[in-house]
Amino acid sequence: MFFSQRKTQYALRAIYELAKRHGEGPTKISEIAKVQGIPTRFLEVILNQLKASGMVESKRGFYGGYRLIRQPGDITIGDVLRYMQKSAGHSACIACVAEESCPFDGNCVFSDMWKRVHTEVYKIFDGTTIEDLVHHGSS
Amino acid sequence: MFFSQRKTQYALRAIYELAKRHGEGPTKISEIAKVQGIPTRFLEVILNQLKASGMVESKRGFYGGYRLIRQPGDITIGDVLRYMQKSAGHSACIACVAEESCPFDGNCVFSDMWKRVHTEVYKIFDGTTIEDLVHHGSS
DNA sequence: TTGTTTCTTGACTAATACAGTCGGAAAGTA
DNA sequence: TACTTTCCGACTGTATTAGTCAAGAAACAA
Repeated sequence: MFFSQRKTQYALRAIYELAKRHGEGPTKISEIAKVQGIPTRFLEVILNQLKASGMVESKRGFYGGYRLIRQPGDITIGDVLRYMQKSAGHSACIACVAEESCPFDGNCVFSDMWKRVHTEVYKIFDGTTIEDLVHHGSS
Repeated sequence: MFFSQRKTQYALRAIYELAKRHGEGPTKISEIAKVQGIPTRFLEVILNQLKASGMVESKRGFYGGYRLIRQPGDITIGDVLRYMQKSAGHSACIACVAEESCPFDGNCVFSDMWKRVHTEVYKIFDGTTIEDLVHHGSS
């Protein structure tokens, strides 16, 4: 529905990790991977993909790594989820695989409820910034 | 997260179809399959599984089929989702695959938000009955 | 009784999406 | 130069899910 993919989960955690180090120099992929228990080669792929979102930038070489280019308080969970799900497919409705395959023919009885769920969920996701998470607890 | 499995989607639509015919005699699997565009053999499996939930009952023979044994107004979307997801695995958190694999060690920074999302979503699911859907539109 | 219709059951196969890997190239630092 | 890091695209493996099949049991009709 909204995520549940490893890739998205790792993306969230990686960005969280970058936010913790915001203001410092770039953080290496290997460092994030280690702290968050994410397979390094896989994280390479993910962070690289995130660059196009404008949330992070990278630098190669010895002092290279990744850093946030937006303020942690300006990046919401919703931003990250939306971006990661855009590449993956997301289901348009709870009862249909895709809009085109809806047997209810444009008058889907589930769609109202589905929209309400979507709205409520993104109200929370868009109302929570990465900074909120950083200031939440330890880890 | 909450579903997005075909099986669950089909289950919802099958139950909706039964609700539309509530009060009449049993409805055949093949009938539901046809109307809702669900593979017949697959729907057999799904409805059979639903029997154990106490929402539907079946009858064999010429005048056989399935029928609801609870009132449509008494069955919520949440009931169906919970039942179908129980057999499948559901992720415990947005950022972790499973509680045990949480790198935040019991102090997960995502978990508060995740719980709020879960609460809001099921508030809607549990507040919507199958009857609500039947009285919603045509199809 | 016999035949037909329908559900029942469990095992089976097929597809596919996703997680994760690998090798080597490019870029930055010293 | 030597070294470290990201970059890129192709690749593999695997687990899950979708969906099928065949034989059998119950219910009913004639």
